[in-house]
Amino acid sequence: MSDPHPATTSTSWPVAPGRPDLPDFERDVLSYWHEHAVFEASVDRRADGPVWTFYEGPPTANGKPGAHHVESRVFKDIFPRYRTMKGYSVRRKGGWDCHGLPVELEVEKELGLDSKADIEAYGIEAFNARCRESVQRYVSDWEQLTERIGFWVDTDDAYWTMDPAYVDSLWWALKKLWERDLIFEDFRVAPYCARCGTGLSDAEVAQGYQQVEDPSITVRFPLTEPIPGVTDEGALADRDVALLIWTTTPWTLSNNAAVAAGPDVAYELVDTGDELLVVAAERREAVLGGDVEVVAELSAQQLAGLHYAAPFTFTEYERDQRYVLLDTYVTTSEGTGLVHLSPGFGIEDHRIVKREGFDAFIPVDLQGRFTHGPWTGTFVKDADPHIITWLDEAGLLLRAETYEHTYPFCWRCDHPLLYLAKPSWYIRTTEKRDELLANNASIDWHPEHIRDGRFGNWLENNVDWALSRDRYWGTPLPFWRCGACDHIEVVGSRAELSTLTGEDHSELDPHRPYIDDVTMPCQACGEVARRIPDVADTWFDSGGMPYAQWGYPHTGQAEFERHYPADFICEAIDQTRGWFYTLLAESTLLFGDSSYRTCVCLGHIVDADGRKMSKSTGNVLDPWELVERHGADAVRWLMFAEGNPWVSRRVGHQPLDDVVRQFVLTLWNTHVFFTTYAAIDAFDLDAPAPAVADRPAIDRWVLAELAALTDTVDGALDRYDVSTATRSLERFVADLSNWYVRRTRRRFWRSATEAPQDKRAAYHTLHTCLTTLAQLLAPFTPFLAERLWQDLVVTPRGQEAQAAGSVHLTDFPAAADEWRDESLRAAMATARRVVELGRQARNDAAVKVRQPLARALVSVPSAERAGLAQLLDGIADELNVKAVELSDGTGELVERSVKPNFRALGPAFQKQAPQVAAALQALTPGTADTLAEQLEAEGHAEVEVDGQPATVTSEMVEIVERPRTGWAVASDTSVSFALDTSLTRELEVEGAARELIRAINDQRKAAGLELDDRIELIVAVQPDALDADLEAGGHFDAIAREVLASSLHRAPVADGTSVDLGELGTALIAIRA
RNA sequence: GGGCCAAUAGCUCAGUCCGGUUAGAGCGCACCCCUGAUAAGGGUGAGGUCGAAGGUUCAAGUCCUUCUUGGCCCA
Repeated sequence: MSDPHPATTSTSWPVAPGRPDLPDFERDVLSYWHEHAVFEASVDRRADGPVWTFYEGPPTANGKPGAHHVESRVFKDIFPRYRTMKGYSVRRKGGWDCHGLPVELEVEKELGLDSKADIEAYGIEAFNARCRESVQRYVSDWEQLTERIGFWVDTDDAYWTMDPAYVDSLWWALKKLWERDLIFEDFRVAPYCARCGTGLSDAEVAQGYQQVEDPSITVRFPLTEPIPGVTDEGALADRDVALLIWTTTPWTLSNNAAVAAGPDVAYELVDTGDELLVVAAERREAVLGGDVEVVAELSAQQLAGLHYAAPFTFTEYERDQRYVLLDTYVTTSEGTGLVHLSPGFGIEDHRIVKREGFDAFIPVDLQGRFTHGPWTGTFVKDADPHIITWLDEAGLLLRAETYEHTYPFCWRCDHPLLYLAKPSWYIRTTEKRDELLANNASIDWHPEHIRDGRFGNWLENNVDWALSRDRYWGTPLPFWRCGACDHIEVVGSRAELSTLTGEDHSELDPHRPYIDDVTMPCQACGEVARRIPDVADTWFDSGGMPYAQWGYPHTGQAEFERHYPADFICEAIDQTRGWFYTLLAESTLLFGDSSYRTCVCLGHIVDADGRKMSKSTGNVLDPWELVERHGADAVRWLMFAEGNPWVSRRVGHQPLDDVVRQFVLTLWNTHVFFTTYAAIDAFDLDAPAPAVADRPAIDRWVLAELAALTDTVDGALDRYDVSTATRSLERFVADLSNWYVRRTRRRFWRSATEAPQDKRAAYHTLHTCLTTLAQLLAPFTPFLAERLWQDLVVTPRGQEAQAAGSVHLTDFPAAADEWRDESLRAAMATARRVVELGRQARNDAAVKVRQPLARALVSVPSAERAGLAQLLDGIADELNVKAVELSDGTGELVERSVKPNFRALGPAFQKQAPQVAAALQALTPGTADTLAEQLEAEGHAEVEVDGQPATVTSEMVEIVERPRTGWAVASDTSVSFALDTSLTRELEVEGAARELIRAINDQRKAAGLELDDRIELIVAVQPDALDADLEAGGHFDAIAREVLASSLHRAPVADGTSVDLGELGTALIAIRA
């Protein structure tokens, strides 16, 4: 990497800038990767490793990538990077979803087309050419962002679903399914977008539900014959009777074919005073109110077969229909309990009508416009108000209201969908439902509940896959139908097409319109067979990528076998009904198993306030802006660290600033600290490192933490658990900076001759931490990790010295056994707690940390004493106390009490446990002391509970000590810190010296001096007594050493800065470079 | 109407699988301290009926039941 900040003080250690321009150095890293082909090298060096397969769920290249695409792409990146570092061979084949309505719509917009007629007038050939161009144009946007965010995927090797070879594969699959009788054509009612002119699959419909208000009308259907035994005689004989029908789609009344009643529903004949109406008993009140008289109770069977007058008769049915029939699908949860049946416009309607063998008359064309009646040419939903008026004028309308419910809209063009019967092609997935469920059970879902919850339920309710689309830019269905005998020939490749037609089509662009012109002689009768015009649901394309990306089986058989199934896929959670389903469906039907083993589902991206990002809210974030302002690593880290992958993530500038400040810069500053001193000292990386066991406790501690971190991150990534990994990394980086460096900086600062071995230990320890961190972070923040590795390994060692040229060419780190030390980790945790209490005690006593104090006393549970002993010096230093003593628990200075340990006490005493605990806590100090001694000596002791003796063991209680010194004390449940705050003249003078050092260093800093610049120091201290005491205590020498003063003059100075030394006096200081 | 998920400090989230007695972190706020790596760091404080109610248990944020609210998905 070209280093924009060349080293000035050392030839081998680069100087890292204190205020880095993160996006800028990321761009440097990108050029380095590019120049040295690091991505390719990372894959190549694992060529012989075990295969670990990732499938790229192809993004649809119909628009620019957004923030949510960055999310899925970084998750797709982290696990392959991790596996590669773990030694696996991970091929990163990219992919682009090229076909489909989204692309067509984009082009329609560009060209100002608004219907299929417009497209056909424009010409399918030209239209599809524009679709192809549009895809290529957007793919280039995608490629740029993909590279910038560090997603290592091979876009040169990407599969394109529009490639002829890809289409060939899909044809093979369709032929296989046809041969297995899993594809069929049927006349079914299906959701249909009249604007797009095509049916939609269940998965597509699911994406477009909206809350809307629709008309809700109740209509009279007058009976044309009396109800036997009720209105054919007696008082009611001359009255007109009407059935009451309720619908939210008035336009469907246009082809009413029958009325359904529920066989078990109770009906009533009701007299409103004006007329007789039939309605379900349960619905009477809701529909007609209380002001009516029930004149007869009717069973559904009594109604069955009665004929009525339908409101519209655009056609006369030849068969006998328009009468009441029975079906169990009728409920009384809403409406009137009498359901009007509209063949061709409702799924249930169609089923019943088909069962009865009725004629289906469909007065609507494929644009959703009436072809019959007064509203001919009007879109059916637009005709609703006119129909309602007409019904009213005809005296058929009982009531017209509105009804709020969810109604499906086209997920792409936002037009309301119609349910319409038309011939379509289906894949018989319902026949393989049990296999789908079984294969689903084998998938490792993240989160787990997807398997039995969302996805499992979806599979349970599986319906046949609506495969065909009446569109243009898609994989043409390779079905040729004979004009004479209707024989269907399914073609498995262009090669096969050549054979069947006797013409060479091996180089044919398999898209429309070219493929539409290819005819063949019927294999059954020899007449001309033509391709059906439909194209495939584009989800079939993406679901076929496991085989089609290789052109399997026509080409790429070895690659397919090597890379099937995927070990890992990852997409947003909405793909449960999209790609996750189509992948599973195709692999189940074709190969009998699931094409993926692990699936990570991602939540959606929301703005910083938790709102969905949408153009109308104006809160859409441009991913480029995020990356160029905060850096790709910050964006990546936010994605990984903010909650669990599957919960929605809040993204915005504020959270990204937080990531940079808290995580990136904290680590960066530690790195700057290391390289700065390494440069000053010309630290030699190859100088022998002291054995870990010989290093100071603080070094052994941080290495023990590093070992634990390494284990945690490795294990978490292995389980696809990024949030555990990021949490522990954040914690370690904070500990490294705020505790390790804080506690050890003097070891770097003091002169090299003073304690060379100790200094080397510090350098090696920090170097190990930073380089290991770089490796652990490589899958998460590949840029930062690379920069650290370059600065800490590649640049100092030089490329020639066998340093891996990139952190991404190293093995994922493993903790060295010699680093591990659990008891030291525990002891340090206690020590840090002690320090907290010490600060608290100082705070409470209002004694500044800069003021040295003579002594303090620490009490910890006896089990922790030994571990803490080695850390007392550090505690003393941190708290600026001359001597910190560890209470041995036996002296006069402590008072003991016992704290019950419920984890042991509970099981032993069960219901009595609370009483035992209370008895223990109530012990007087003297008794507690005796008990403690007894426990320590014998391991058990007796305590009186409700007059009865109870035996407690040392596991059941914790002995807590508190100092009784009269000093400033701070305690928590088990640790106490007592601070002797009495001051001597000596201590005060030393405090003044520290005050002076700080003030002088402030001056150095203000003067912009380098860390190792020498100065002349001029000091004048008042009164003379203080000056004399400072001199006598040797403090002036210490000050000079500390602030790198090559000379110190004690003289008044005119332009000096005044330093307030409190009651002791004042000083005037000045420095000269 | 059904399914799934969630509800913990002003905000964002850990902790819940595997129950253990002062419930944590970050951000924000107030006061104080520390600082020659740091855009930092530390201490204290305000701020929690761990959504509600029942239950199981010696012991419930954690397990069970019901409910409420919100989100996503289905119908």
